Amino acid sequence: MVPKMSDNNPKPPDSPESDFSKQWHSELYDYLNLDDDQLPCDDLDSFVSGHVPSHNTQANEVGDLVGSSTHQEEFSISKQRDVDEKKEVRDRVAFKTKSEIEIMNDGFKWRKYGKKKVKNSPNPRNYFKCSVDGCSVKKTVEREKDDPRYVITTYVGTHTHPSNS
DNA sequence: CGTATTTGACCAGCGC
DNA sequence: GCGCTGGTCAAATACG
Repeated sequence: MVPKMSDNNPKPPDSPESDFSKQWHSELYDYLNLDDDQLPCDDLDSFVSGHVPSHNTQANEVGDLVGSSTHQEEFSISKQRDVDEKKEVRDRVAFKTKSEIEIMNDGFKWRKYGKKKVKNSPNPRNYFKCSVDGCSVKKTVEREKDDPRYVITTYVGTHTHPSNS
């Protein structure tokens, strides 16, 4: 179908940090709020959001940050090294959710394109792409190594369409 | 029959 | 320069 949320939304494809980006984050935040009340998953134990330039530390950051959290919270991970900053070109948003299932209905349609066992965790990491044409958002889902009951979902990129798939 | 998922192989980047 | 790890692709398979 043709996703159109507003009749005055230009959403330039070459501006990943456009106004739509903020809306996309707002949708995520709204999703989190709804999740605690409507979504079938048990409950959110924590919420981690931030720009993570590195490609192998976000899991550690999450595990460390949520150690003292009991509800969804937002963290700005900015203690990355200066050598990593130059690689920051995409938005990465990580969620840690207490759920028995990894595939949660977040309003978008995802297509699984890979699975990999990572060294950082004994559990495999699943790779998903947004199946909407023109949207290149990806997400990775993996179980918390220390608490298999928790699922870490990391979104990479910004949706260029409304969540109403 | 069409679409989604699975799984192994391949490629690129980073660290040593 | 080599090895390791993470990420992506593509063919095969399963399911609706």
